[in-house]
Amino acid sequence: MREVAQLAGVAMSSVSRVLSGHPDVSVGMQSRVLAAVAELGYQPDLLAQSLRRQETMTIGFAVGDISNQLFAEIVASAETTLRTAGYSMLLTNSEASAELDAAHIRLLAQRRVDGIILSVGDEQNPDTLAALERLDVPVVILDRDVPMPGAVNVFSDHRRGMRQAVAHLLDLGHRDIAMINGQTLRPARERRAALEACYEERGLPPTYRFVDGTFSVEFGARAAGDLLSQEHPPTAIIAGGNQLMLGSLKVLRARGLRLGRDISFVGCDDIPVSELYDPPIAVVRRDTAAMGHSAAELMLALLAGEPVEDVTLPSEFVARASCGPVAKT
Amino acid sequence: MREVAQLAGVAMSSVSRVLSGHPDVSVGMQSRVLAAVAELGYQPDLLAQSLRRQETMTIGFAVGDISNQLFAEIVASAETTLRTAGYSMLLTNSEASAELDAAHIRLLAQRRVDGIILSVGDEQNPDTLAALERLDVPVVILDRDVPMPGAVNVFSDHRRGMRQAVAHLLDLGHRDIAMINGQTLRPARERRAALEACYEERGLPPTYRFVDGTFSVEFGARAAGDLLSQEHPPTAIIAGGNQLMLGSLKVLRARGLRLGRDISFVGCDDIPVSELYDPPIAVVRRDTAAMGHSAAELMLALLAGEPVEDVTLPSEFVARASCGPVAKT
DNA sequence: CGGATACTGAAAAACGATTTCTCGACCCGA
DNA sequence: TCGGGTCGAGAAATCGTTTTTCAGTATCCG
Repeated sequence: MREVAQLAGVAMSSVSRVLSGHPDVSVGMQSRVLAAVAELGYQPDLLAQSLRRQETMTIGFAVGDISNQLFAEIVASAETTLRTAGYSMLLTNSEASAELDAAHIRLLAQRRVDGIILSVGDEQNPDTLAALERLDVPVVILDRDVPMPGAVNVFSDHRRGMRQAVAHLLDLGHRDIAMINGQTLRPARERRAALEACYEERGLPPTYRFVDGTFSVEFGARAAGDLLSQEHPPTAIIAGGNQLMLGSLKVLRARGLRLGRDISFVGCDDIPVSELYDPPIAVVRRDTAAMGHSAAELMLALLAGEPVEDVTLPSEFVARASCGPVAKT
Repeated sequence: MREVAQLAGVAMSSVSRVLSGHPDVSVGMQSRVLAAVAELGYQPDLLAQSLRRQETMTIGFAVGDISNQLFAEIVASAETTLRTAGYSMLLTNSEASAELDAAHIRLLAQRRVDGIILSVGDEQNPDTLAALERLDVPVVILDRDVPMPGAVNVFSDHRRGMRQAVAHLLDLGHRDIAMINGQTLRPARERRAALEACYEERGLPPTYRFVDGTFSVEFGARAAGDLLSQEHPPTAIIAGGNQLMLGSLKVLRARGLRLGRDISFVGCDDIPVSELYDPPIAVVRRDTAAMGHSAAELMLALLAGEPVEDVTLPSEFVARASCGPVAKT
């Protein structure tokens, strides 16, 4: 910057004024400075700028597993929105470990990010909560019930889509429905609640079952295997999450079961395989781009000091041939 | 930091020494400082640290499309390796735009990242090359032929896997093989070269064809559609990339073609759908985790000033039922 | 011509750390 | 007891910018 000032024959303060759009600059000086900047290819050091301005123009994004299609799409969409507004994104991947969640929140704070968007792997972890508590920057939480006062939430309305899904199965005559879920997180709770509500509304006895474990392909496979090996396997399986869906499908396929005929199946998240599977798989779909975009928009609003409210985005059931009438025994 | 120094009754420089492991610290002072740090919950400002130390402990990762499964896995793996070494990752998503590529490189430079890992969408774009030229930090390039002197590369050996694939198809009697590719980038060139080499080695006339466009689901669908609508459609299609594969599959499926019987098909990248499709899809597979890990390791070595060489990771053909003997006409 | 207005320069004080320099205290051997 | 070496810690400079303050010049207006 000193060189620029020298070349343009002005004071450093003037260079700063020109570059940061201060009103008191004459066109003459402006052009001289800009010419010098262009000639030297000068680019202000964002680090020094951040230190002085006390804002980094950086948003931390702490995600559970970026290699999960769902998160990848959310991140992509959020990054676009943030970048358009001049922010960069610092990404941390916790590999579904609660300890890393907390460590990452602290790390992001230490890096003085202007805000944090996160999706934790454990809603109650005291360490994570403590780390969040100490934060003095805006926080947007993705689809989790984290007891944190200041945070703003982007929820998915899992219930709506899941109720449609269960209603569809009930209409097809299914009564013995099994739902596979991962950790006890908001999405899982919502899905369970939707299933229970559907039975109750119709005055049906609770002849469903739940299998809970982790949101992983492996557990999806194991859970599906266990269900099928029971004396009375369910007539329909709902996999709560795309990883669980992938795992379940492997097993269903290995056993030679034809979906929609031998057993009905509903997945979550409309990933490529859902549409391309034979038969196509009915899923509860949500708009990942909207989730990322909303999270970013909320963050920007918080940073601008605007009043904001939690956002709830819809989900919808996409009926496909993987659901069929219950097989007559 | 001043408060810590005050509470501990020492100078700020002593606090710094304790915290950054300087040898000249007495145990008495150390314990007093640490006690003060703990009491105040003090965490050094990484921003100020970066400014002074002239290193940010941050690596920029400029990727084409993070929502592409391939990149998502690479990023996840690289992030883990970098984080373990104490680095954070600044992620930019160029949405396959060459202009954004260049802008992002400049942005990362301005943020004073310690190094950049990137996968550009255009190997020759002069703006991008100019931006790279000006960089004075280590650069690791993912599977691209970018004419940049100092950069270190992580290549995929697409040829090996593709030659196996083509050999497999030729063995099955296919002669009219069509290959769909995206932009002219290293992976596409390698795949083409492998195909040509296979024919030539066997002394076969070049009865293959290439269709080039963009690496997108849409183009994959369009290209496959065009091929099938021709008077003499190919007896086998190779899709060069997972997005192209997804697009092609949609069309093949819509036309009711049974893979491995009516037409043979080879995809790229072993994404979930390949294994779960009916029939399972033969693919040229590569180890995404290894790619991300290698890129990160190379970066760390460069940062440590160690001598490094380009890395080439293998690919392999996974034969599956989507390839069958050529249909007798 | 007086005074308001607009611009610019120079200098200094941040921002929050690290690092160099310097100096005092202490120990040891002669 | 003194010189030299080591150890430990404070003071001050530094990283690259922004911001503030103040002063000063030039221009403009009536």
